[in-house]
Amino acid sequence: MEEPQITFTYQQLDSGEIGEMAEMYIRVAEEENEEPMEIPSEDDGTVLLSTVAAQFPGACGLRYRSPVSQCMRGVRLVEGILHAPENGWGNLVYVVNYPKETALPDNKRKMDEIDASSATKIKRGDQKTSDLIVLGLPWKTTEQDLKDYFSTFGEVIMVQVKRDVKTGNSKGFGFVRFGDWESQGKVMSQRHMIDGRWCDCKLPNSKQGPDEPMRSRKVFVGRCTEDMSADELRQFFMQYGEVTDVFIPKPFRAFAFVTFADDQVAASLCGEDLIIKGISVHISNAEPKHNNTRQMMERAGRFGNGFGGQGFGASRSGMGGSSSSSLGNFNNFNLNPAMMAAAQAALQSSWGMMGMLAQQNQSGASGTSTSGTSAPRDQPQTYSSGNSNYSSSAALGWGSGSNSTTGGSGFNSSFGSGMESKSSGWGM
DNA sequence: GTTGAGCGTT
Repeated sequence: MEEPQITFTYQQLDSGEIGEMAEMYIRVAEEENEEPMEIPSEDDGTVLLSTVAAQFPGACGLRYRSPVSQCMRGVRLVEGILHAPENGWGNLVYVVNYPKETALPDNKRKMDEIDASSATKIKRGDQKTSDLIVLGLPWKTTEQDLKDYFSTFGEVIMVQVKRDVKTGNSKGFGFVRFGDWESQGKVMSQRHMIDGRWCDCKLPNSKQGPDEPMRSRKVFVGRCTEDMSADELRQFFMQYGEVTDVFIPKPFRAFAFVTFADDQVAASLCGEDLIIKGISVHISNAEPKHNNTRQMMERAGRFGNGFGGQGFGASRSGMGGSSSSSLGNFNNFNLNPAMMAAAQAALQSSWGMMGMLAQQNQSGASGTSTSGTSAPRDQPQTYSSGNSNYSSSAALGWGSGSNSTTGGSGFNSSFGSGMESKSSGWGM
């Protein structure tokens, strides 16, 4: 990590000189007086915002103090590319811009100041580390490999590779836990090349708080073209705020999902038509993925239903906690146990309440599986970079616990295997 | 061609 003291002087570009701009480094720091880090430029003399963000996660731009005016000036940023000031980058120190204070994970700088000035470091609840799921591991990767790899980010206090109990074969994912929150944040903010495959580290679903649909950090990007890479989308959307995830379905389907660190950024873009690479894309809010219990209930509630005439999801946060049993809420809806069992089965299936309601009214809707084609794992992976979701919210809706419903009610017998989805849970 | 993979026998 420690570079020797650099005596090298920065290549100043003669005006008029074209081409042949060798790679050079610009100096970047989080604060004006902090020790700068050298960041490489591109061959054409520009600097990619993503290069900056790789060292300063969450960065959305650069500024510098003009030697002439003594004022801070912004660096021109166009579609993720930072352009040198008129006279080249020189050897000024460029200061990182962040979307805004609140978009920083946990108000990073403020915490640092507090930490520095207080003798006792109080660990805030949201600074505790948690296990991260590591997705996309090569079959051959061992726990030792994981530990070796992740130790470069910080103290690793746990690694696991999940294996088939019978065969001992890796399932292609694992878990890692860091000793400190900073390492965890860094690891979640980027992708990882592990034994030759790109892997993503995310908060596992079990740790993911339910996200209020109205406050989703994820947007749907419609009318994408095939040549828009995940990287380019990330570069582009970075200008609005920290991007924590980009998802492009494969095969190509002309849409993508972009997740921001800040739900307000996501909200502000909804409804917009943005121009990316000359193409107008349409931003709208991301529909929740199927199989979040609460989300399903909300949808079922919106849809209207025959249970007591009240709609399940009448209140956004109301289905959570207070009742003694997780099923207690249903007492309000005149449900008999069989119906409750059926409801639970429905909530586990990708058809959810809707499916159940359909079943209720007409006996035999054919159960086309909604689960997509599972891509063979040796295809090139879809790009989906690390996500950092620090949202903390408490109550899971009812039903996250008991999920076995194999009783013989008229309802649940119709939830066959074809409709089952065991895909992820929380987490837009 | 406008709604997404994969999630932990503790």
